[in-house]
Amino acid sequence: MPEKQYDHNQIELKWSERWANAPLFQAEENSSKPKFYVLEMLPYPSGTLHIGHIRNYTIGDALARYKRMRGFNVLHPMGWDAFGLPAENAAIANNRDPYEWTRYNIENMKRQHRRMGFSYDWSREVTTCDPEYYRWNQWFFLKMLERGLAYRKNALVNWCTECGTVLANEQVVDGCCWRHESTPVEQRAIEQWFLRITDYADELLAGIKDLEDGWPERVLLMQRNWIGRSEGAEIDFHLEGSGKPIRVFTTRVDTIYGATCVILAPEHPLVAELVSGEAKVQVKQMIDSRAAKGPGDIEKEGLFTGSYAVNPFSGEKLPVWIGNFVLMGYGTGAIMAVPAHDQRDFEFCKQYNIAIRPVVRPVDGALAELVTMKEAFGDDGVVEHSGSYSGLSSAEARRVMTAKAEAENFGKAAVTFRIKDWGISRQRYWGTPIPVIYCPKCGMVPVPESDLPVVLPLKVPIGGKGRSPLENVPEFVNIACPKCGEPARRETDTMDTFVDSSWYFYRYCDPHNSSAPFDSKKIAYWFPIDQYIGGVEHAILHLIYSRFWTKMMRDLGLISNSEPAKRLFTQGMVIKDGAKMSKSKGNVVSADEMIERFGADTGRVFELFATSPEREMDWTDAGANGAYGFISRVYRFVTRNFGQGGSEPTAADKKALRKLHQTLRQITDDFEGRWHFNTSIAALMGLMNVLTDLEKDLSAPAIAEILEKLTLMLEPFAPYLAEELWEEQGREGPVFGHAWPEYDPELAREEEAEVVIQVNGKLRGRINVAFGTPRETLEKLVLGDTKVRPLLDGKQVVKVIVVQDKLVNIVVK
RNA sequence: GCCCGGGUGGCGAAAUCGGCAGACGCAAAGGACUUAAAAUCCUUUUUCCGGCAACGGGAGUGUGGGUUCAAGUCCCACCCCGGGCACCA
Repeated sequence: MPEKQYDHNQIELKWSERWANAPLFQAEENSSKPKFYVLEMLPYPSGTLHIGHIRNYTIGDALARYKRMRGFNVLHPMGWDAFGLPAENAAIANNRDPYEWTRYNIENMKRQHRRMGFSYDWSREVTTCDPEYYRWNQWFFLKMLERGLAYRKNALVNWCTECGTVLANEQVVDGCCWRHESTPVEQRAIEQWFLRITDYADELLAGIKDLEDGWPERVLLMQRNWIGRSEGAEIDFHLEGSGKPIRVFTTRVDTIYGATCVILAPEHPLVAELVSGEAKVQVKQMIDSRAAKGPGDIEKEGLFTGSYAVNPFSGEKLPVWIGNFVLMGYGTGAIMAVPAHDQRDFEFCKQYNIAIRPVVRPVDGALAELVTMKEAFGDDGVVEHSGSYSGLSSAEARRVMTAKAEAENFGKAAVTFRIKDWGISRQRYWGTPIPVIYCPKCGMVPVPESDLPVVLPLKVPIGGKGRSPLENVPEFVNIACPKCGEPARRETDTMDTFVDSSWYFYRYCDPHNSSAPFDSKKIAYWFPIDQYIGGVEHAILHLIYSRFWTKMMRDLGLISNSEPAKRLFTQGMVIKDGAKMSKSKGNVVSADEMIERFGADTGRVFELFATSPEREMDWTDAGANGAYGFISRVYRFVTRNFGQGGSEPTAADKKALRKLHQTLRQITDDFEGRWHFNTSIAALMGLMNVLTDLEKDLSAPAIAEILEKLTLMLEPFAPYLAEELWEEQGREGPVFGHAWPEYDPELAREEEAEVVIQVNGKLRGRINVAFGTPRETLEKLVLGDTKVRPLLDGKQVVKVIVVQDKLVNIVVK
């Protein structure tokens, strides 16, 4: 056949039209095949896909296609994280309805997904702003409300003035909003809905162990730190006079004889009782200045209350201070300061001339000398100057002292977590309405299950900040109380959109169920997700909420798995010409632009080839050109060689088939192992180099085998090209319906082993020998080699190291 | 400050178990084809020294040390870059 020129648009448009409305890639419902659930994080429908999204989906799609060819029943779905602020902001900026805006974006992005050739089962598409989806958010909320897992309280919350709404702790980055990196988060006291994720803190932490094989270590580490479990004790210091207890949390009871003051957080409830007049103003200033500065660069500031509290162990009177570095939100909001053994306390006490008293010495050293002390000694050691506890190890002292506090009822062992309950109220429009009603008579009343969904009204005027736009929709707000029938008001806050994404992947298993979020039997078949793929930026937001939601649903009896995903892969970011892509820099490469210039196949191949999937990838047009060159070389090679060659086997056949099977082995190993698809593509390029050298001398049967297997190998990476070449060869399609070819280890093996000769570790030559040549023979061969002998002249051979089939190293003196 | 990653040609990178450093690609230079250009194909391309040349020799994976017959790979110390956490008691 004559060689054809590669035209990406012609080929790709032809196949996308043929595929357009065909029910392809649908997961089977009752299959005898083993299942495989591969999932990429669903996108926010911002309007257009760019090459960063495409990397994520390309990795997942390669895997999905490979697994199908390997005989798995593959579930590979896609959906839309369609609630959220940008829709609302676009509504304000462009006077467009959030619903219309979102719908339009989804249609456009779906078109781009299809054009990229991603093999999704579109019959399972999930859109989170669809009432048939978010009604189940509301349903879960009611279940949690019943069980006390959802509750309302007035709390200090993170407020972003730019978003005009509350943020969860997870959404605060460096003291600023995660969306508005230069907008400091304010603290405001507001009535809020919370989900009791802290009930699961211990389990979320313990469950990390089961994820160690399949999740990246750093994600698990970030989650561990975020949960922040610490074991210690709570101890009461009683105020002199009133006798009121000040409860402190400490991980180091063993240092309690070294405590020299008690410090309260400025927001601590006792502060109001202990200070008055001028001092009250100072405390207020302390709170405000901390809020204004944000974390990191705060100088320690303190104020003596004039009161004293009694150390329950030593009986000593300690001054009670207020300190800006003590956090109301952690532990009990009060600490005992042990300056000799805690660096923060050390700094504070130095600053205010409070006593410093070392009571723990290193196991093999002496107690610190006050005069030379430059910093606190924070390690465990041996306790001294501590009454009857002196001489005990820190660990032993903690145990005994905690027991005493418990026995005498002035304290107890305690565990504190850094993670807080998940605040889900948002004073915004474009989200799931929280299904509760406030009745003047009955108080807070949950919306009855039968009244779900509480539908978010459309065509709502948006604008103004600080109150939910729903407040301005009387037909939404005003409602009869479901209990007493009297006029009542609906909750106007909506849910954090991380609620939507906490369980969407369950809905994919049963997307059209109208009587339940899903059928448990279907979940039992598909779950856990075999491979989840997404960006590392979700390590503690989405991925911790999802784990919580899974455990909550398990406890509702809906599912039996405790973790959502067996394996997680976090792909690296895509940058452009060495810089992060951003709208302001104008260097965002859209999918459409990329497809027009290079085609979907080239885009996919280049994104995989440039580097390994977990690393940051730099998109350059020059690099994409290289991938384009490869795709066209393959196309031309196949079209000009199809049907060529004589009937007799040739020497070239052997070489070409060996390379073919070596390539197949490489790619199979990459899929089964490290996912280093950059080496898969490199191997395919290497194969093409060998084939173009040998093509004139190949026989017809060899060409047929090569073209067939080459096409099958291309399928996960360049599906359009593979399909086109399959058709060119007159084979029955589609390619993705065929089995992945097995490599033949015999054919893949090199004929001879090349053995490297070293003298004192330096490369001096190489010889070819039969595989498995005995060590003794090798040694003799090498020592007799004409190149080697002169190098040994006048030297003494000390040792000869032989690594069979690989290397001989002669050590001489 | 603490905890993770990472540092290899002009560039993106490879080297999976301690055994030939730089596969594969980009860019560059030279050549073929062409009236010319594009496209395509061929050759060279870590660096220094010697040679007209095939070739030979030395150095080389952030820096310094160590283990080993052998180190990009293992150990110790340090430097730089990226990310996470950061008054969490």
